[in-house]
Amino acid sequence: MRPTVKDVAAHAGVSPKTVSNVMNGVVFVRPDTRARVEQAITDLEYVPNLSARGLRNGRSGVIALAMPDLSTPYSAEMSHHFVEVAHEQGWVIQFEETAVEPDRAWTLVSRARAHLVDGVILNPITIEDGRVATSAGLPPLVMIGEVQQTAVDQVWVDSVAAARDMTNHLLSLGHRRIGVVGCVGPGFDTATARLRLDGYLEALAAAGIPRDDRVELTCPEWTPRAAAGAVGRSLAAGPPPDAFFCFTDSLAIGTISALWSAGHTTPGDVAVAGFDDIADGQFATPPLTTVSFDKRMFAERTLALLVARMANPHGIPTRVTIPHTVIARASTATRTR
Amino acid sequence: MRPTVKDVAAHAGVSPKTVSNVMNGVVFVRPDTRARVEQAITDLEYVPNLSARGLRNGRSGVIALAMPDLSTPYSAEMSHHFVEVAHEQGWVIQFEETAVEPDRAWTLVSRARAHLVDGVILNPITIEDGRVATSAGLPPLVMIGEVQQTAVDQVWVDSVAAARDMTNHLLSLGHRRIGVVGCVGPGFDTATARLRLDGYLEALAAAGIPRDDRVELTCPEWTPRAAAGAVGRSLAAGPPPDAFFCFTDSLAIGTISALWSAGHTTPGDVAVAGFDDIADGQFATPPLTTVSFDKRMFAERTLALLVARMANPHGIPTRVTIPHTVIARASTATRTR
DNA sequence: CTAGATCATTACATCGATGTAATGAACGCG
DNA sequence: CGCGTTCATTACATCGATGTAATGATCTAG
Repeated sequence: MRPTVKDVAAHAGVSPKTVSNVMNGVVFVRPDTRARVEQAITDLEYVPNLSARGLRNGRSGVIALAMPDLSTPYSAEMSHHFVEVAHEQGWVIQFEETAVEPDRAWTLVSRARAHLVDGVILNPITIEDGRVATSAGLPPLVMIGEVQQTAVDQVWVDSVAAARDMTNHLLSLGHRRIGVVGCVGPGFDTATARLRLDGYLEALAAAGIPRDDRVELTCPEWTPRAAAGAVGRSLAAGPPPDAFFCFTDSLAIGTISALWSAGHTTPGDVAVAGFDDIADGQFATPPLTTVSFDKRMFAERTLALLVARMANPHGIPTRVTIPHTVIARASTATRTR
Repeated sequence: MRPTVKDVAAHAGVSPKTVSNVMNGVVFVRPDTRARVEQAITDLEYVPNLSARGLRNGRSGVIALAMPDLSTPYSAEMSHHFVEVAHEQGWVIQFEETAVEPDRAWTLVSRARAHLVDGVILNPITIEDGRVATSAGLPPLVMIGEVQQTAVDQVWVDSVAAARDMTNHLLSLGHRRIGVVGCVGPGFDTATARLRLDGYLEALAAAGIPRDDRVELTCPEWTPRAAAGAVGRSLAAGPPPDAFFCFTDSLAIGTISALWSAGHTTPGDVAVAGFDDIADGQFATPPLTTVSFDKRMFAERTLALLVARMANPHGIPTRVTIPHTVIARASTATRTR
């Protein structure tokens, strides 16, 4: 049987509460008593029962992280940083995926307290996921990514600005006919896709280039497979544009793959740029030009916001913007023809 | 304030225990009483407190998943399946990363019960991680991947056979000088790397090809970056072999990248094969030949083993082998020159 | 119409850690 | 030397759900 405070107390010749006092360090305990208790803890290999502690003080030390699909490189890298940063601060991350069922995000948040979690970090996909914020009685919650409303704490990268920057980068390399991959369409509608398209359109407008919706490719989901499908069909229908700005690196990988299959080289025939700066993008062939941001900082700021929210449930919601940069690699190059 | 069984009981005009009986369904409850209780639960939006339940019956419903590094595509895909399968069966997955600190795996397992987890799924990296099994008083534990000892339940893919199969595949395509990427070296020693090398050597021996350790490339870690570094140095030292068998797809991606940087084409100049069948491998340029296995099945079998272990802590340890297949894609092709 | 059996429901104790209020020991000062 | 104060330590109650044993209600049979 696993030892409890009681056993430790008996072993050290003190009361259970003194053991608790030693562990939590709020009340002063005489050095020799403290030493005896600590010795007993080591001797018995005592580990506190978090269920009991959680029941008593209403805290579990667990944070739920809800991502659409953990298997995508972007979610995986973000999750990695969340797990690390949380660990350093004594929190533990519990995982939930939201992409599988339409209402998963909603049920997760509303039932959060049942799952022993003190707070939730939610990466919404569909625009309607924003509604989670309208109901009262929520657990402490921080949303990451583009969210349409201001009732909840939020951490994001400025997608409009970043998409504008990337489009300008492609324009500066001499590309004129620039396609985008990952637009909203039937059955796929995300705030992120809309904002990135906005940024792209702003840059085109500023450069005096007319919009051409034949090169605005829709994808049912943000995966290499979907991008490869969309780009493949587009290539079958007509000549490729000078460049593709893909709304994520995963889409860019699928795009390069489709171009390669159709006999086009990158960046020679068609330049390709992504977004997110996933680790493998650097080792794609060719290495991906992308929008980068500090994912570690993203996780840190998010966790800080969540911890603040847990401490003060009624504080004013904050939006934190993480800075981004365009990283130029070999997948885009100066247009020579 | 959040409602408790007590509130529900009062609202339904019954005792707390009856509410509990309705929820757990072990004892018979009269239909009309049951209906009243269920109505009360809905009315009050009652959600049971898992801390209290966990304290009472010693179960939390949480399983810890310990992977070396969640940000790698392989870990991410595996984790995805674990989260999904667990969710379907009413379990929740809590994450831990073990690659960061040397002893993380060990402390995690020994302190598992403190973290409210009913069981642990551990993917050990270093060979010494096997020692976790030697100590008594462990939580229910299943190890995934290659483990050197038999005291613990285990799920794996037969790395020796798979590596032999892949090497034979490369031989059948006409390749003779076959390099491997991802071998153990100073500071990097995993059972997986050893077993895959064994399988490779067996196939070479069977084909009567002498071993050449100049093409056995060591990597400090299994990342594209490490592979690119190792392969880059190797290319600088001499002509490339006919093919590279990389011990993971991530290594293969780095290998292709390094070949590309050095001006070699794949599979034209050098064929490249991987292991794991990660999603992005299919969209690498060229698409990766790899060893594939059913990751969903892997997760299901692992969870089943863990659940059985939780029910019967003293049962005889089992080893489950998940079948594998070689998937031929464009990154390997018949040698013509 | 009542004793006895059946079965739904209840009161109470329990899981382990910790806040609260009370206890007791040690110390300083007149 | 004794009283008052400080401060470590203790006893007890509590968090919410649930197992146990007892209670009470309902029904059947004589």
